[in-house]
Amino acid sequence: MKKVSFAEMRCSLARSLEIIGDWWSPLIIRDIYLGLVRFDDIALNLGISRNLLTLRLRHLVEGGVIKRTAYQKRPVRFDYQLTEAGEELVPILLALTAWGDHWAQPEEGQPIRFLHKPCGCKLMPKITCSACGKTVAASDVTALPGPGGAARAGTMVLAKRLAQAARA
Amino acid sequence: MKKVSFAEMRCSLARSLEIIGDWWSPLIIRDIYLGLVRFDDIALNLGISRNLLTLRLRHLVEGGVIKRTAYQKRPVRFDYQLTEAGEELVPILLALTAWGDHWAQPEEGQPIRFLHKPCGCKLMPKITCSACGKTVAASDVTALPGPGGAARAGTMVLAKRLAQAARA
DNA sequence: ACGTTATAGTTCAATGATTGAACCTACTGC
DNA sequence: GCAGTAGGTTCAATCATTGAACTATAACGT
Repeated sequence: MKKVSFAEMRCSLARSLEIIGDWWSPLIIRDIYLGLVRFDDIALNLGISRNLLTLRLRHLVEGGVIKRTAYQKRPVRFDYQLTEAGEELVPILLALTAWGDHWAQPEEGQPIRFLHKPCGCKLMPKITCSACGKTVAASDVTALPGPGGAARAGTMVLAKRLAQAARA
Repeated sequence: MKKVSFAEMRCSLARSLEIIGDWWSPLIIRDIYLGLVRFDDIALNLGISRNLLTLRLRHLVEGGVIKRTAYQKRPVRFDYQLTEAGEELVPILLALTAWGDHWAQPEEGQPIRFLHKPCGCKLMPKITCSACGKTVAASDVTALPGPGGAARAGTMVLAKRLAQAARA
């Protein structure tokens, strides 16, 4: 998959990336979410190498994001579905898609429009704080050292800096 | 950077990933956001190869996510800061971090806690619809073919399926 | 004047991941 | 009994990533 693993990092972002952080995984998850649940469909839609798709699907299954189930016997055929963890990833991918619409839009316009069924509007995802309900901006957030922050790769320098800043 | 480029795909998610979709970029962006703005600090904190860090920083600058500025002359020294596009990416990374906290938590506990300053609470980011304000779940969203959806890699099979579904 | 330290990189060989194409296996439908 | 479908494997060639050593510029201490 890669040479360096993020799994050992004491960092939740790194651990998320360990599961879905490679080039193809987010697109695979999106495809499955949108109903492209079969091997050949995904391979054709994305143009990904079939052996790599095998590896990625297996990794996502191990990561608990998707599950592989037989949709028929004789001959046995499998498809892929999102798990609960995978479904909770979807809004994040939608937010990233919206970011791409805004900052890296293709000239031809968006290829897919997303509708929010409860209100019937074009979906414009915002990230909000579940406590106060306000939109979260980068400048509204402060980072503090947490219980697991220590001198390991991933947050080595960072943990020290945050501790310094917290004292000051 | 990789063998296949996502830049040509008519897909906003793929275009986002083209900019920030490789292994290290999200962590680099987080580090810069948290105040680790200098080359050596980032290299040490993440344990990334220095030549690769050079490539990634350059790519992120070209993608408009960060900017490189001289913070002193004699000797000329540079640091990195988020652009507006980069800052809008931060809440998405925080949401991904929260996902990791929930679904892939390290045993030691979180290394970093995030506080939402306006309300003073531990930040629990949610993705909401900006039209109705409700939390967005995967099942609340429908995908429809958009103006730019056509037979190119990335949405080939998908565009066809969505068009079929829309007719039905 | 001299060596040490700091910062932001570059260069290079070795190793590992990704690609694309061809192949495999079990079964169906004609 | 032969083409077609589905979900993969296998393999060589190519490309990306790693890790370590090196460079350049300048301040600082003695």
